[in-house]
Amino acid sequence: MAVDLVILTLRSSKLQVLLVERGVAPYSGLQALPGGFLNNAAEDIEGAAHRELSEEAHLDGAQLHLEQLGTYGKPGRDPRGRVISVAYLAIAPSLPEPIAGTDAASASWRPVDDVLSGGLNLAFDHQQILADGVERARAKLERTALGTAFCPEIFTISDLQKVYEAVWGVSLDPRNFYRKVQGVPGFLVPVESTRRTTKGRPARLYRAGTRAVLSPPLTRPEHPIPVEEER
Amino acid sequence: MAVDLVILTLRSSKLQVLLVERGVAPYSGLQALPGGFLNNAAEDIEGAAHRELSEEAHLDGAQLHLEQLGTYGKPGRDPRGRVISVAYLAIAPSLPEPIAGTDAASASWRPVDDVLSGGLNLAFDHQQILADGVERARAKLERTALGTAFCPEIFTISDLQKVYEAVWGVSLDPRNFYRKVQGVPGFLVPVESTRRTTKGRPARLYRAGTRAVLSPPLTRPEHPIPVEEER
DNA sequence: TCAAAAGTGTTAGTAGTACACCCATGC
DNA sequence: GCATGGGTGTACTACTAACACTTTTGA
Repeated sequence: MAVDLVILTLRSSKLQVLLVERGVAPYSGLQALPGGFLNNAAEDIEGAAHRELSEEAHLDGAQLHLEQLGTYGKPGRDPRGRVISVAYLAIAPSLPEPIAGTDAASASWRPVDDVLSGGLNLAFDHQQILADGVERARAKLERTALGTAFCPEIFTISDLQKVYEAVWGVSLDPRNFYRKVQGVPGFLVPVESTRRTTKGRPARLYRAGTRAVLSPPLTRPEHPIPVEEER
Repeated sequence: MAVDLVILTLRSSKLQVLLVERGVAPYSGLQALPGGFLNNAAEDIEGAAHRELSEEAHLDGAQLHLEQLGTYGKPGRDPRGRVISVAYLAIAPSLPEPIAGTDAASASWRPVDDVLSGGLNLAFDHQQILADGVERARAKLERTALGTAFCPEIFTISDLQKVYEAVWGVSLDPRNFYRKVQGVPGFLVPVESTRRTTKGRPARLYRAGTRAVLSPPLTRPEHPIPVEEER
């Protein structure tokens, strides 16, 4: 039994994922998702995910979003033998500095687009796990407040808009986005009498509200869906 | 390692789940989700789900919807020791006869509402797994063609409407529902020059189309209207 | 003929989009 | 002042909900 982590964040307005370079066989030298085996037969699976998050990424799970993504257990996915891996999706707020820690030398943020477009091969079935994680994040942005997990505690509406644009890979009208998110009660909580130094007019600041499910949902612009012809 | 199955179907216009009575400790005599341990270290997890589906419910997975729901591995969830269970959600079309098979004596369909409202205690954490499965089904009806998995190969639009009403627990306007589903290209494929004996005017028949993702989605009413008592 | 269910037309209210415009700041 | 991003108003369009109405069958 193992756990693997898809840790997503926003850096330079791009959706990025944390990868580590494998130092041992199999797939030594290849990039992989952070993860590892359960410590012992009694370790809680989600506890193991938190432990790996801390060990490999030096992220404490306090205010970090962490959810189970799925379980990958096809025989043959690990050449060492039967390994069943429970994958978790973690969302981290933008952090100023790159991850520094024990495995720091081998850990790096990579733009998700670069990885998924095939420019970088991942070990095991990690490419698939990453794709599933990104799709989960895309879908959950529509109906839940997951977007705020990408933001620091205090943020502006345009910060949040950058999250949506990066994850969905679209560009949105800032004025309509502004009203849309404000129109969801409990999504954003204004932080009174505060602002931030920027270029133009200062923006109001917000904290994430308690509302977990967004209604009405924020719909992503419709991407072309090929209608398969009936056979 | 084990697999558990949430098998949902529509019977008497109600959403029902297949339960089995446990014959052995722990929780002997209680109702539980069908499931069991992996046969050996090399058995594929989804393969094991198919095997249990066949053994315990006598449903062949040919045209049956089956998807992974999640993995439940909290220490202590099984008094026998550490058991990690991968739960699957299966959707079965309405079957005329109750399940008949090796465990037939102990297997029965139960209305989901009765089980979730607490009238019936399930073994292990199966109540939670069932709740997660139902919520997954509810959500997927909005954006995917999952509803057709509840229907036989050939069905009418009002058959499909009954699925939505039962799963969501609402009542829908048949005329608007009719146009809504017809307006999704690739969702339904008309079966030409066929009809069915009923009470009123015969209905056109349809097969499920190849379109897996519905756009626009069918949105469930935000404030559920209590279903009027029928029959 | 009537009852029942299928299917169509129409309309009012509402949500989403596009975009013109004003506001508050740094330089 | 001007540039830049924040925030507001508004018209237009598309979708939805509600419901009157017509069609096609069995009895």
